[in-house]
Amino acid sequence: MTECYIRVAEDENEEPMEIPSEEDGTVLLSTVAAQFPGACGLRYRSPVSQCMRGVRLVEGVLHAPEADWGNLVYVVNYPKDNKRKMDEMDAASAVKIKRGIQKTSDLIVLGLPWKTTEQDLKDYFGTFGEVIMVQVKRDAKSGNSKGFGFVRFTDYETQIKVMSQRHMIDGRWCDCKLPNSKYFLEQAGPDEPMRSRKVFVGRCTEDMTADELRQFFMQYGEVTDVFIPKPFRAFAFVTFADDQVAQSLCGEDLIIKGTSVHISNAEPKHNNIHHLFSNFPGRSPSLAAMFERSQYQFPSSHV
DNA sequence: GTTGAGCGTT
Repeated sequence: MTECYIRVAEDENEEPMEIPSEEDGTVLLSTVAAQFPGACGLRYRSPVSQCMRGVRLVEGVLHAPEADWGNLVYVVNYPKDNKRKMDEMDAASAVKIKRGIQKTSDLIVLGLPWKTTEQDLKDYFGTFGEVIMVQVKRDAKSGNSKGFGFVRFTDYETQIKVMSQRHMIDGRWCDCKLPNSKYFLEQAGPDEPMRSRKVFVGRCTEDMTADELRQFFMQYGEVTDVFIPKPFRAFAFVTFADDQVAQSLCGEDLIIKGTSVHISNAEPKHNNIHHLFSNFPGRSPSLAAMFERSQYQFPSSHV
């Protein structure tokens, strides 16, 4: 497939605008958003079913529904459709709902034999349910396993099952637990006071560009800034137009280019941690200590 | 080329 123009409109009855595809026939969401600011996807009316159909979107790249885009008019999707419903509830309820869906998170796998590979993990954990990510942590220099890794499942039920038992992997008993990073802030409670529009993206890889991060996070809402520290420090900051979008992502593990990144609250720039937490009586003082500890791990003067 | 509680960079 070669470069072409596809017809896109705000509404089925509006006059369409032609926007260019890439050389491989895909269309970048950013190209759509350049003409339709805030767009988060495309849909079209299927000539067969007469129903509206969504266009496949993978990490900021829109894929033609058939061999090519054809002569159809594609209609722009906006996150506002969801936001209207979101407006009726506060961030606290949003968090509850998010938890109600029971999203999966990465699990740390402790006690792996030195010889165990990612393929071994995939084979083993695949017997419990669909696996979407496995990692064996290795010494960068020697390539030797550090004896632990991570796994992520599609279904929360699978995650629960896996966490509830010990695992015999290549001749050793291993444990699967929620990693410690999960205990930072996102477990503080449903009334999380931080309502920043900016999120901290941990565990970034060096090959992730600001543009790619923007492409990726656009699916959740309008992105107003992406900051990547130089030299490479394995994290980034992403700022959204809407704080509710930012907050809804906090605590999640998202997979970008096959790598699991961790989203958490961005810390205020000129932080006075104890002042921040003092506004919320009843909260454990240890929370500020945890906050400081994480800050020590990721020293940052940004925000 | 070793090891065995932990906590995720290339």
